[in-house]
Amino acid sequence: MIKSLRGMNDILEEDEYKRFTYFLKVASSVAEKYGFHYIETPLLEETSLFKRSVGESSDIVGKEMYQFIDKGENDVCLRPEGTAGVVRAFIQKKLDRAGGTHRFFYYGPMFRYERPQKGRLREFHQFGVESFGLESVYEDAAMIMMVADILNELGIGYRLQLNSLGDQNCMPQYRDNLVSFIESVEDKICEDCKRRKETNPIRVLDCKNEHCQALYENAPKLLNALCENCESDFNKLKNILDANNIAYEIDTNLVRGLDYYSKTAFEFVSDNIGSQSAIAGGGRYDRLVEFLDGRPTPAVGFAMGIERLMELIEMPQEKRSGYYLGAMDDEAVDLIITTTQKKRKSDKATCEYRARNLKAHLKNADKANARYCCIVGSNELENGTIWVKDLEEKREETVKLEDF
RNA sequence: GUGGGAUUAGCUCAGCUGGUUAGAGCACUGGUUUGUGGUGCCGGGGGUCACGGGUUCGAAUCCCGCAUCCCACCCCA
Repeated sequence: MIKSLRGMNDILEEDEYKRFTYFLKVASSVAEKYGFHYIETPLLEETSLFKRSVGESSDIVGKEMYQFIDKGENDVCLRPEGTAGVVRAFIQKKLDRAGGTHRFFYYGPMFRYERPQKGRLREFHQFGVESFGLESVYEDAAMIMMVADILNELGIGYRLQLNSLGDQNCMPQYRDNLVSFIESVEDKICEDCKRRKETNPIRVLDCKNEHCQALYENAPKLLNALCENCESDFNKLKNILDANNIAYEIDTNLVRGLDYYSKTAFEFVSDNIGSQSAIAGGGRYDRLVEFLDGRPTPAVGFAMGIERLMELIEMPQEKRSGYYLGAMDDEAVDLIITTTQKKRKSDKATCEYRARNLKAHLKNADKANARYCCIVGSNELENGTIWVKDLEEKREETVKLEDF
């Protein structure tokens, strides 16, 4: 038997596809309310796109990409995340030169060659939005409120963690200070932290090792090192969230794993899905457009992991809907087929191809979750009528076929 | 990539220290004296016990390997 590849799942069970499509419906409609419109970009992109955006020091690019040389000798890879492709499209269409505000949302599969576990797949689905052209921190707040709206509508509880990563005025200096600090305690920290010092020094701050944590208590704090602009925007953001009743926790150790983030960084986490607890994450990336050869354009966005959210969604109660048609005599089957076909012009309608007794039809209609069970037996066939039972209200009537 | 656990019917699982044709519940399917479902009763189909080796008179059961899933690390959505 041929099986799907490791960490790549089918979404076909009733419980799964209903949650999946329901999520997309809710998330898309919220995004549209915020003025975003749909964008679709290719799953396959030039590898250098991700090297230059996500960053070569990140694990995503460093060891998790599905990368290969295609038949035209191009170095390509399956997208590991969604932002880079949208930014590429934005620049390619010269929207950076057009000016103004551009807001997009997308959803689709992402690929990372990781060891699968709960909430972590090799092919997984993200829903994300990207906003270009606004440096106002109000847009950052709108992003966060949009995620909150989606999660609230889906009945998903969350904690919001917030941080500011600074910009090119304050971050590099902070990073230098932090590296100096780490070097001062380097002989006492764990091997992972030594490695992090080289690749992504800020990551040492959320090391799980208690011994390291004790040492880092005296480490310089990023939030204390913000420049004036970053600090005032961060304060403004907190005020907006307060005013809109969005609860948050400041997490000075929150670091986004993708290199392109600056200033606002946020993560929505759930305590109910195991160790892969991040259900949405995002932030500002004001430098990314110019890193990818576009005109400097401020931007902010987020992405949500659909599989991680699926089991948390509170599905609305399903109501009976549509028609089930059945015949009790072989002679009536043809009539049932054409009647069903007519009904389908305006309603959901299914039918049974075999003549069955009434009890069997009612069972089938119930199983199909139909609202109406409609039967033609010998009596009805003779009189040109159809028997209709409302399974919800438990009412039944016999109507003329032309009035059905 | 590193450690630990699991893998028996479509699903959830039972199967004691190795011993005849491998079980249950749910699901599916058929019937149930006159045309009434979700909630009665009786029947039926469905498993090379993940896969490959080994030990043994005999393996779902013990040993080795491998794959996948799960948990943790790591990383992130």
